[in-house]
Parts: sequence; structure tokens; C-alpha cells
Amino acid sequence: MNIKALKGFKDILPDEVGFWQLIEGTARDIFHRFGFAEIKVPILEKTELFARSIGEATDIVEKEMYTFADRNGKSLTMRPEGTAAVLRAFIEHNLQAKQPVQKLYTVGPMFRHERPQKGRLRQFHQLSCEVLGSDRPRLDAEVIAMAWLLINELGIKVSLEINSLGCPDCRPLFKDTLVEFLHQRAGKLCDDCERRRHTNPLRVLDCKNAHCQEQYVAAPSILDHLCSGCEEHFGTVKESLTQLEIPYQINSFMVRGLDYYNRTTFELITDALGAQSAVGAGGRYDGLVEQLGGPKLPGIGFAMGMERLVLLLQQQEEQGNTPSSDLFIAALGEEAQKLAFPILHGLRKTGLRAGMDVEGRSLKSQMKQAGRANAAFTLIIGEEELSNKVAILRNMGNREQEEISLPVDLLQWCTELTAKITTNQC
RNA sequence: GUGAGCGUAGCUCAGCUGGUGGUAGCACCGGGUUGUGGCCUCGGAGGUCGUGGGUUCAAGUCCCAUCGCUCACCCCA
Repeated sequence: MNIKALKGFKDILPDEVGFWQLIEGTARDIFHRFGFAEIKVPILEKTELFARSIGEATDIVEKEMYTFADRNGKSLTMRPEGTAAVLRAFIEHNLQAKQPVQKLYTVGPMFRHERPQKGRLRQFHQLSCEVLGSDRPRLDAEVIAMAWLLINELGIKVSLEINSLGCPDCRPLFKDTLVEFLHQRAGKLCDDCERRRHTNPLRVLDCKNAHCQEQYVAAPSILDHLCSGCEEHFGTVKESLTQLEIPYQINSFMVRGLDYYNRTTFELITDALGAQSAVGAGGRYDGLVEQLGGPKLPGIGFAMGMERLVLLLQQQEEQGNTPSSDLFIAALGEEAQKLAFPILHGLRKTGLRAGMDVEGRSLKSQMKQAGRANAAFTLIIGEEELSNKVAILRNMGNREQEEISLPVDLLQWCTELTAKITTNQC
């Protein structure tokens, strides 16, 4: 049996890679416009980092992390998300000393040991953004606006849902009210909700069971229990989004799966990915930096799932972009091949995307290869040309051909041909 | 961790109630055009029918097991 990739680990093949480059390129461009700087952090961290940030009792930490002991017996974990590692680096290098408000983004693989399905892998990739050092509500809107703009520039259709989870002052009161509400309905809920009622009561609200949802119509809303500070904060976020003409829906049932979120949370939702609805999601995490041993600084961030973006892009445009090239050299026979070899390299050095057949196939076959490589021109060198010291330059678009003399001075010849081809192409 | 569906050529798939693996489409290689790509046409190569066992004169087809994939639950980007 051949060795295959691990379950939930995928190769990203050449015909898909164009989508990845498009997403990453667009993201970098937009993030830079908003003043974000890239940070690259390790994939492997001490297990403790994730336990402390994401929350000991969350599913991610409890049963989804790739955790193992290294050769010294230290417990390490492959990062299941990006925020914790970025914050660790932020604290470790005292980045707040350089600039009061830091805007950071990172791109890379994350790991969660889940059962794979559509839009969900064990190794998946996220674009992850964090702003540290400000608790201003307009910043929340700015961050949401950036995510929204990225989605829009990619041409993807999603809807935006926002909510406020309150703060350590008001959330516990709401939680009590909710627990009491659920207690009254004990026995009428699905098994999962019965379980969640005790472990993580807020999570019952986004249960998919229709019967449960019927019950929750009458459930207390977090938005009716916000303290005045949170109320005002959320008000400004909504007002700012409206100002930017970003359409949103308030979903008071939206709860995030990581413990560190407070106040503003948001999700970018699609119905085109089967069971997976969130393409991007994030929120405010004002206590997290301090919780990880750093200064008392507020923060907000979000992550977008790159595989999910790729799936959406693929659904929209059923085209794998074929990489084009500038020139293909069809050299017939050993003599011509020998002559063409340094020419090929010379053209590449001067900047052309050039290719050539090395199998010694027929001209017809080589023309076919040129066509397949999407070459703008083909340079044909055969026996006749060889003896006349010329080559035929064929424009693959309009099929026009011309004779050009073979190089005496290779470097100069290559430069001239390169110039000619690049100007002719556009 | 739970449940369902599916494994036949590089890819997408035919294969009826068991009776010699498909002229199938796309892709690939070659010829038609003794030196010119896309279109057309002719030909070629390519398979341990996921794996192992069982029933049978005979299994891609039926049964069991196993591995893999997919989708859904859970959870999440």
C-alpha cells in the first residue's frame, strides 16, 4: 500500500493554488491599507498557552488539540488557532512599548483533531488579525469593516451577524437568568442541550435542533441584560457600521466557542458550505492579554478560514487559472537542442517565462506543448533554420511567423528578443 | 466520539436478475499533415474492479470483516 496523507490533511494541488494566492494577495493588500503588519509565529507552542487562553473546558482544548510530549517530556501543542500565539509573542517582545495600538495579522496552518467534513479539515489555514491596546467601539467597526471589505473584494457573498456578549460585570447575571430559564425546561430539550445546560449554558442558544429553537424563542436575551457600558459600546459599533453602509443582522443567539470573547462578537455567514456556515468570525477579548501574563490591555480580532474561502471562490468561478508563459522553444534534433539550451536559459535570465521540450518529440507534438503551456510565442529551430542560421518566431495568437537570425552575442540577442516579446504581448 | 452513503483507468463514471472488465467521456501518447498548436479523424497505452475472507461450477456483482473516502451530528474558521 502506498503512503497517503493523514486523514484531514490535504495537498493543495497546482490547479487550486491560484485561488490561495488570490486570497492571500488580496488579504495582504487590504490589511496593509488598514495599517496592519504581518507577524509570523511558531506552529508549536507550550500546551499551557492554549489551555489558558482558549479555556480549559472548551471542546477545542478538551478533545481536539494535537498535544504530545517532546523528547524532554514537555507537553507541546500544534496551534489550534492563531490568536494565542500572536498574543504570546506580543507580550514576550513588549510590542506595546513601541506603539500604543498594535495591528497584527498572521497567515498559516492550524490543527484540530476533528472528524473531517466539507469545509473542515484537521490541518486548515486561517487569516488571523488582532488589534491590541484599544477598547474603542469604533475600532470594532473598523475591524469588521476590514473583514467585510476583503470578502467583498474577493466577490464572495456572505451575511454579517453581530452580537454583544457583555462583560464580566453583566454576563454572569445573564447567565444566571438563562440557567434558570433552562432549568424550567429541563427534560424538554435535546440531549446535547441538557448536557450544555450544565457545562456551557450559553451554547444552547445556537443549537440546530428545531424543537429546541422553538423553546428558545422565549429565552432571555443577552442584549436585554447588558450593563450601561456594554450597551453604549454596542450602540456605537452598530452606529459606526451603519455609517459605513455595512449591512448587519443582530443575532443575540450567537455565542463563540472560545472562552476569551467579551462584548462585540461577529460572524460572516454563508449557506453555501453545507453544515459549515462561518467563513470568518471574531470578537473582542479585553481580558486575554492580562490573562496570559501581559499588561492590562484590551484587544479584538478575527479569523477567516481559507479553505472555506477557496470553496466559495471555486463555486463562483469554475475556472482554474492556467498559468501562461511567454515563449516555447521547439528545437528539432540534437544539434538544434544543443543550440537552444543556452538560449532558453539566457531568455529566462532576462526575465521571460520560457519553456522547451527535452524529450526530442516531433514538431507537432512540441507545438501542442506550446499551446498547452499557453505560450504567447514559439521559437522554432529545425535543420533548415540551423543551416541558414535563423529561427522562426511564431505568434501563437495571430499565427504570424517571422524569421529572425540566430544569436551571435547571446546576451544581447536575448535582451532584444525579450523586449520584443514583452512589448508585443500587450 | 456517533450515524449514514460510497470505493471499477490519472479524472468523471457505465456495468441489468452472479456467466470472459467498457468501442464510454475528459486527459495522456502516436499517426493522418515525411516540419507547425487549439478543430476533425484514426490508432495506442493505461485496471491486483480498495484489501482480506466466505458462498458458488462461476463474484466487479451476493455475504462477512477490514481499510479508505465523503457527508452529517458534535464542535468550529
